Amino acid sequence: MKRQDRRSDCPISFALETFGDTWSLLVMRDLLFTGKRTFGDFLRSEEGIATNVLAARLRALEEAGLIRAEGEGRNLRYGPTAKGLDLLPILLEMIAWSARHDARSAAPPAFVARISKDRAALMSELREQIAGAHGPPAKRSKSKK
Amino acid sequence: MKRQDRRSDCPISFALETFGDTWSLLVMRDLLFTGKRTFGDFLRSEEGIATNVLAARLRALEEAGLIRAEGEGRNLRYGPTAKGLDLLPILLEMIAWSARHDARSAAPPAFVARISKDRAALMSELREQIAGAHGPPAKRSKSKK
DNA sequence: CTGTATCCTTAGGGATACTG
DNA sequence: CAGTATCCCTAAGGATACAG
Repeated sequence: MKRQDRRSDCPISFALETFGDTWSLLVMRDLLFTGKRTFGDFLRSEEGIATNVLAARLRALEEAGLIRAEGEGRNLRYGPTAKGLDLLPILLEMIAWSARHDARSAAPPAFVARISKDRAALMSELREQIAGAHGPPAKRSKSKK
Repeated sequence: MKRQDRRSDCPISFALETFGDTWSLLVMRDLLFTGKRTFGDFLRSEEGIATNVLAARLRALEEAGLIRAEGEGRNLRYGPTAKGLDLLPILLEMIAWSARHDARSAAPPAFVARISKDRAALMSELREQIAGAHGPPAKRSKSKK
């Protein structure tokens, strides 16, 4: 979609056109919840994305202004922009929804509870945690996926 | 996806597999925000969905337990189930995100403001409004898309 | 009006080999 | 490790004609 052939000015439609594909939100999840920062990190995610697909996705996310690359060569690291960070509420609601409607959901109940009952504090904790994700690759922290 | 070849137990992934395609959330939007209830209503939406695609989507949404069909023949009407109604918070956050990051967003500012500042009341208003959507087809109410 | 039935096209995605 | 480069393939989506 070439940015000018939008289907409509509907905000839902815009959101879908920006990150409504198979992989974007999974990469953002890795970025926002699991502290993953490198190409290899994303590649090793449970769902198994192909290298070319991942590369394409990272490029698209960067063009959309959701992520930013820093460093170069083997030191390249990806991080969320403010715009990408703003996806947090959407992702949280998706987690809450799945926790409620999917028996197999892997979301920690305590975490899920906080989404509705302790929203503000949870959000700032997460933002802090994300900002501090600068250790060596594959840092797991006590993230929840 | 045949319900058993899930990519993972990640809640984000589950959500995407359930309604992460091009059309599902747009149909749910019509259902939850604009009071549309009939095949023709959805068909006339701004984005222009094809009849076969719409039919397939409605079937999938029904299988996923997000919508329910009532009546028969020309009197057929679709409505959200509780599970579908629960998508409301996700859609609201998507609206808020687009309002913030898309200059062309058509979301009414007053509505957007309420998403963060008057969430509870907004939600129950919407739920009421949705429950009451039983007039003749193409009822527009004072919805926002 | 509410869909089915076809046909066709294409973007998105998978597998794999390879490179600096 | 961080990607490119290919090749291939299929599910998803468009267009349109038709049916109860």
